[in-house]
Amino acid sequence: MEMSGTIKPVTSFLIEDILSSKNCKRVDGKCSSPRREKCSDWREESEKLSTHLYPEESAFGMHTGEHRHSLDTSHPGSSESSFSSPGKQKRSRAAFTHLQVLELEKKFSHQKYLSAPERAHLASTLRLTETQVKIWFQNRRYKTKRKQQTAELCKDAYKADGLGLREDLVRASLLTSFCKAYQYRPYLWDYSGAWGPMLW
DNA sequence: GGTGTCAAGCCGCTGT
DNA sequence: ACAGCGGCTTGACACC
Repeated sequence: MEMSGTIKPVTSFLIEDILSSKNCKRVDGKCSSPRREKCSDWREESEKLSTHLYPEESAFGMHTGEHRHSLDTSHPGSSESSFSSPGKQKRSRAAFTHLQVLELEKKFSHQKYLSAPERAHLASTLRLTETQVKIWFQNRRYKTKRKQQTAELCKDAYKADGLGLREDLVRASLLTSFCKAYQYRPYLWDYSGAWGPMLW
């Protein structure tokens, strides 16, 4: 369990070693956020990580074309950018590299839960902390569940809408709108609140 | 400025 | 006591 008040490592333990001091240069020139200040050229990082992951391969084969920096190149925030002052400290959100996410997704597609040794191995392979891997899987499971629930709800809504059930029509169309609007945030649907009686 | 995404925080619960 | 989980929520960020 994550203990309250504990400060999690927001950086990969070896990423700092990988990162160079030069500012990142984004292809479309949009990477200007303070969090990315120390972001190195993503190719450099990816190649180093790739070499670590695939020592038999000389280069990581995804370096062509446009790069979505926000997903591919960002790295977990540096310790300096996470919690610097003792009081109310600013939280930084680590952004995993494309390669890291790729490997995590690959693993997740095979197994939804990891044992401790498996997690440790994956963490060291991807140069993440075990906590980061654990949380990633946790969030990933929740995300999957959320999408499933949303899909089922929306399916029902569309069905009722399609059948033209008089008593369900208004409710269904409202629900359909909600499905579209809150596709990824079903928890915003307050069944018991003010909207509840109207929709349910 | 609004919105979507996602890592991380928080809390309660369960199993050992 | 501790670790891990689910179920949210928060905060940072990118994109429009």
